Amino acid sequence: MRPTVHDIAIKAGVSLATVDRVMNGRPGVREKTKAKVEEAIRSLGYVRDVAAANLAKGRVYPFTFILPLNDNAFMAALRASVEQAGERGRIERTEISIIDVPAFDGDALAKALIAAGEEEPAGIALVAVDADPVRAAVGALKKKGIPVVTLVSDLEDSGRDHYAGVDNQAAGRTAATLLGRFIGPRAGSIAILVGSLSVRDHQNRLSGFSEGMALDFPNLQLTAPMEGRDDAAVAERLVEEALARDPDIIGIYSLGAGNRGLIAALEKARGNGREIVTIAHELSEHSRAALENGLFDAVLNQDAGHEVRSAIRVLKAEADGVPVIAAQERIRIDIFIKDNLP
Amino acid sequence: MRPTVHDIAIKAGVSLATVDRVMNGRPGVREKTKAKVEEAIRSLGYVRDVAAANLAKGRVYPFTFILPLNDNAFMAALRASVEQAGERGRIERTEISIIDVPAFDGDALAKALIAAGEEEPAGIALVAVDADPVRAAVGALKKKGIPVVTLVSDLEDSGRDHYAGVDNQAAGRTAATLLGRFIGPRAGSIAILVGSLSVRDHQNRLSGFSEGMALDFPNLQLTAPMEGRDDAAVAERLVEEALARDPDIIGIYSLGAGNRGLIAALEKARGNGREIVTIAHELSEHSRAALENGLFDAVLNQDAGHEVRSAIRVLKAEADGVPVIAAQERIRIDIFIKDNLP
DNA sequence: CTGAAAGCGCTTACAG
DNA sequence: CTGAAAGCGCTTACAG
Repeated sequence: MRPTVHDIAIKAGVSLATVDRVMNGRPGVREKTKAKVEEAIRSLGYVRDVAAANLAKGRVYPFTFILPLNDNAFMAALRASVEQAGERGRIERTEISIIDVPAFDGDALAKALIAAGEEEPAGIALVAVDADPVRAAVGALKKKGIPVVTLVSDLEDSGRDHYAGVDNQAAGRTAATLLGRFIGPRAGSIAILVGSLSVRDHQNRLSGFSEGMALDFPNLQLTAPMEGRDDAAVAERLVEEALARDPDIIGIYSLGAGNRGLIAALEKARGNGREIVTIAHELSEHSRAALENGLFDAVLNQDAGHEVRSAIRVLKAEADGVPVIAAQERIRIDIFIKDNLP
Repeated sequence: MRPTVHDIAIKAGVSLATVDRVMNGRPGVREKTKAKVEEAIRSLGYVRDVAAANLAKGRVYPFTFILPLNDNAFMAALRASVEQAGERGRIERTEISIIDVPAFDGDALAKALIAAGEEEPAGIALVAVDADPVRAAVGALKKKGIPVVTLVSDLEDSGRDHYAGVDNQAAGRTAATLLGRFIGPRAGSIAILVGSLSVRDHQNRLSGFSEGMALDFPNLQLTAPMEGRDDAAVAERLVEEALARDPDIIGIYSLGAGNRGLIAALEKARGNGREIVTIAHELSEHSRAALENGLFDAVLNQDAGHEVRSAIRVLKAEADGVPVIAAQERIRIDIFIKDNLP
């Protein structure tokens, strides 16, 4: 059998309590005693049973997730993942509460952050809006010693401990390469549909996309980005107008949400005999159907479940003061085409 | 606080032992008592703490992984994942041993399976070779009541409990779509490099690819598949010869291992001013470099770590006689291009 | 600075 | 058919 705290205590000639003190770096142990225990741990090749430790601790981690009240499939999936994590909380000793805020509203988010901090949770996760009041609120939380993780959309220079989301610059470049190669040698214009340029993730996707297109596909002209507010109705109208206005459009990159509206516009275009190479974000019931019927050519995706679980792991590590293995927390940019749908 | 077994015992007016019997479906409980306990569980919204249960059980699951002695990066990664899982074993109460067998050798694999079964492990995972002796050996294991999971490569009609790997037919179709669209309207030939047609995963990729190409890209002709035995030297020679023989080759699909050899051949071709659109499998140091320098256009990947962890979860579930949530165990086909490398 | 004892939520012989 | 008690590997007051 594997060595336990008992074995170490015996080998080192001390009590369980002392073993525990050394293992957890708690003060009040003579150097000499500490050395004995550490030697016993090493020589026995001891590895602590985290599950048993958690059980004994009985500690629970109250975490607060602040999520935008955004009516789109991705945010719904994200919310569902958080709720699911809450249900698993018993095992992982987490207690997760969700606070809703209006989407793309920096002031409301900042207020919610301050309020959440009052409760002194063990950690806070937020989908950031790129605004100074938010930065200030995060700074205040950090000053109180509360771990903060940004989720999906990051917030630079805010002092947040970690960002649980994809590299959106890279996502934009990925979209550029796929769109450019799928279109091939033809010349034409590309329409760009964003959600809002007030969030970092959309800004970054746009910049990565523009960069990639300029570099590799001089045959394709980018048109000015349209802001769809991640709203299906707005998106539909904007895309329809753009297609009507500009007959040169042969490709669309939709980097935000509101896929339903985009799909409706593409269907109408197809009805008029016009096929547009299209790349969108986030796999959902709708985007999956669009891939299957050829309205979308590729969908870039971030796994909401992974992001939420990563955020929780990091918050827990921060709360425990143990280091985070960054490489392990990297979130991948999934590419889906009609053939590799999960 | 959340309800525990104690709360249930009190509410139902029984002892802990009886609660445990009902919860775990063990015999020897009067129907009436059982009903009382179940009612208490329901009304209290009880969810068992699996970690505590495992701790109390003290049960360990001895699992055997049978892996091919194959000198390629993917198999190395798979092996590393299994070893890593073994190290985490303390927490998850698993004890994993690895048995090596020669690659692509059905008889050796069958023998290893029989031998592994003698040890009466709690479960066995194998990278299957499509051969009747293997099928028979798996059948014998199942007769002994040992859970069996195929890993990476499946074995139909063998009675295995589960397959932890990607849908390779879909992977082949994915490769076809990407290759065809990247090449565009040009006409030409496509070379196919397989590892061995004695393994199901390679068979399936080939069939999915052929199907996809035939359907969507009549401008592209497939040449006869070359068997590289997942060996870099063999692969290099085969590809070089094919390129020399057939000047019409404008694309390559490499569906097995041996990427180093393929890369060497492509480099030589590039030296001769010949650029070949190439899709390969499995992300490694080499394939990553090839994506970055444009020798590869896309790499399809299966996450070895996911597969191993899934296999273990399933084996454990089978050993415990609890159901597996199939959807949760689906392994994704990752698509990597130069821009979304992790 | 150190230790004896109780307890986290479960399971398992053992006894009846 | 049912229960009292000990124990899994750890942590935590409390006492000294």
